[in-house]
Amino acid sequence: MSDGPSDRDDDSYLVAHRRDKLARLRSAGNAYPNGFRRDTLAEHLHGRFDAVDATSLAAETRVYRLAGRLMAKRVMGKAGFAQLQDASGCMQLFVQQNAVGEAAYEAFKNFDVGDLVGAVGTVMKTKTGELSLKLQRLELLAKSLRPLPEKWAGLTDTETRYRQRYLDLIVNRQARETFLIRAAVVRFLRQFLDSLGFVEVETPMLQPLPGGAAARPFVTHHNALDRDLYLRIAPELYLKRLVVGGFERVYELNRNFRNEGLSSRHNPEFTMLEFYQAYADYREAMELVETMLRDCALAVCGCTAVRYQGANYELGRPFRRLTLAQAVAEANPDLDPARFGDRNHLAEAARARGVLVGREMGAGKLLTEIFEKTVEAKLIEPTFITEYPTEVSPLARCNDANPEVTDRFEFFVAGRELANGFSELNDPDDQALRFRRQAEAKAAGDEEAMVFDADYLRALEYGLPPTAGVGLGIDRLVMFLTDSPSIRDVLLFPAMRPER
RNA sequence: GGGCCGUUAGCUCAGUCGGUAGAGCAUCGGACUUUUAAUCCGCUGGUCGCAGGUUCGAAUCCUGCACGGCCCA
Repeated sequence: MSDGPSDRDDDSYLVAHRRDKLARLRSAGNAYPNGFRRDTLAEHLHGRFDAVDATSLAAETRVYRLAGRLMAKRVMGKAGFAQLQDASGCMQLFVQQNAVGEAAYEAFKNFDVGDLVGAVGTVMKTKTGELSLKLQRLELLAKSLRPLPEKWAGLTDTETRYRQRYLDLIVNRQARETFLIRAAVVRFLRQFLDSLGFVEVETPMLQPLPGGAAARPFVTHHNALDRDLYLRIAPELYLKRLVVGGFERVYELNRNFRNEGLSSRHNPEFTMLEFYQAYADYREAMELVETMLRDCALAVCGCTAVRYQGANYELGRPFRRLTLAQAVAEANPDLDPARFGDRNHLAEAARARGVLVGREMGAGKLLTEIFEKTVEAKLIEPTFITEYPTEVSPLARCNDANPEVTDRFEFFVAGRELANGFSELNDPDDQALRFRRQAEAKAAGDEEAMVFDADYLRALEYGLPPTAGVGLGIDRLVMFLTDSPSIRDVLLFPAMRPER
């Protein structure tokens, strides 16, 4: 950690007390032993014995070994209770002086909440019926020098939760569950695509040309080659090269980097799933996304009904579909849909809605701006928006009936874009034309415009099969499935400004 | 980038009109062999985010900055 607090700058009296204890441990032997082995987990014991009555438990003579963090300590003279937390859950420990011995009991009294301990004993039930481990032995495995947040109020300060995620994970069950669900989502998506014959690949994160999306890249430098490289903003162009190469179903699930601001929906590095399927179009891709999201919710949450920030969502029904133009017309009744190709009309409407209209913006770009301004946040129910203007879709295939729009969709839920997909543009001459238009936009000042990628064109010239592709934002999907209001809640270590 | 809100003990939070810095939990000492927010008794613990300014006097008012949150771009 480069931006952490300076060395030992905040030793309080609380830390000092614990350091004294550590010093005594050191003089008595190895203060950080690594010899203790557990043979079970808290949840295993609960699963096995919670339903067993106290008298039957009293006959259980098997000795179990647990290890974990001490989360509570209640000492009453010559006996005490403690709470041990391991990766699976919690188990109460019952410590009696005459069972563990006087020396071990004294040591126990000196343990602090937060210490890592090993506990050996038999199962029992207390008089209130709580399953506990009646200890024969208790040993310290690692001393905790800093006090944990208070047991009742816990840790709520968002800044500390993000900067010291380990603390958040120790004390906030919700945080732990969020990241377990995240892992389950990723696991599900891989299984889902694998089962359909998709091949997972890894393509460059350091790219000579940043391509595949409209975004500003991070720039870095390769010393040996003495050239700048770009952290990828998307893997798209590489994945389509692989489709050219015969990987007809291919996906990558990994990090992208975009040099943009931080917000509750944006982190400079974020995780994207991109998958490509040859001999399919965007409509089939939509079907696949529908199935994928429904099955994902089912696998991860157990049902297709999702509660997010106080509202209910149903992923079990087919998602609403409408074109971008329809959506704009619906949300802007004062606009004339018949004039959606009229740049002047749209420029005026865009300006009236606070859009900074640039000279290089055509009708398609302006319509999209108006869409983003007036529609996106209102797309609450799961919705596919289709027919994005060709002008804003330089990698998507034109619609056969109307070349002004592309065979493209974006998926929205809870007012947020979760996925983007289209029938891939596989006509190399059309792609060359689109790249040139992007280069013109870049020259005119659009910093997010794409760069001309000659090698990608060369690949297209060998022949890209008709293909559909989709990008799915994993962080936003996990936000949705874990009822998390901020992207920072689903990133273990979100980007933060340096501390102090 | 702009607006609003926040930053006080390890944690969660009070702090009135500008007049010696408070609580709960945790810590520390003592009692206690079925507690579970254990209980009881006693004691600790502070660079009030940072830097200036106003004032006899600033946690409090003003300015700037840092970090965080929400909203907007």
